[in-house]
Amino acid sequence: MSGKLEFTQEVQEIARISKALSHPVRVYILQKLSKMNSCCYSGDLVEEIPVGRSTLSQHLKELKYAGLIQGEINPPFIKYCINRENWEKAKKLLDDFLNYTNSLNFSCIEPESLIHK
Amino acid sequence: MSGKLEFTQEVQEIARISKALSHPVRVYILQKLSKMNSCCYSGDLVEEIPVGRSTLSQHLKELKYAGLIQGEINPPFIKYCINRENWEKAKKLLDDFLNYTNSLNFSCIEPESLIHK
DNA sequence: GAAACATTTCGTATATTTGCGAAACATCAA
DNA sequence: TTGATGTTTCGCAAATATACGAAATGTTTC
Repeated sequence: MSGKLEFTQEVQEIARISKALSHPVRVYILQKLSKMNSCCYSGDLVEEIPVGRSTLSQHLKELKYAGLIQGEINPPFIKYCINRENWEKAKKLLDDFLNYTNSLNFSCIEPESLIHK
Repeated sequence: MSGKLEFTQEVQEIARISKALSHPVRVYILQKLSKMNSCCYSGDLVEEIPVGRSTLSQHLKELKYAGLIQGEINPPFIKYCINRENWEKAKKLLDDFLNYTNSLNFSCIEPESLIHK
């Protein structure tokens, strides 16, 4: 009985969502889409994001793969918008993770330690 | 005037924090530390996490570098705990990001599209 | 059908992340 | 001082992420 765990579904999901949020381009896209409650064309985004078209497309693909956005074909454009259902799920998941915290604060002294220097 | 932005401080911070949360080992550690409101020894963690000692140490290092935990030397052990101040900041940052969302939901039709297949 | 357009996929190069074991480091106990 | 213990750093290998331009895809318009 080694005691080694497998990670729970929850832990793995949090890591997966966080990974999708771990690049400025993707954060920017999500922020824009979620704030404006509307959709965006890839062409609009490439105007304002300092990255090439094909790179942007890959980031959109990752967000889509993560389930956080969805694309609607509207020829000759493709409109992207937040996937509300999954966005709400992600929100709840991270919210719970961040807020289930005992807010008492004791016994942790600022280290000044050399560890991990 | 190309219109290309630099990313705001906020966007970059969100990406940076998210990156720290983007691995199950690190999520597990943070979850444990934040829930139990106490400290943990690296040796305790290595018992339950399916990863070697040196690898665990690197993950702790990353979390420390990201400012989310801190280590207190307590010979011959090293006690790790949440860095409450930065944890609160991270919480607020992600919370705002996740919740400044217009919750109306219109014009986004489930795609069925082949894009990014 | 051909040209024009928005976007994605492919191929490739580079950088970063993840993982491990061995060795190093620091502290305590004898 | 020597050995035991807990932890980190080093050196390396393998996997993954990021970025770009060129070529391919799909659609509309002429």
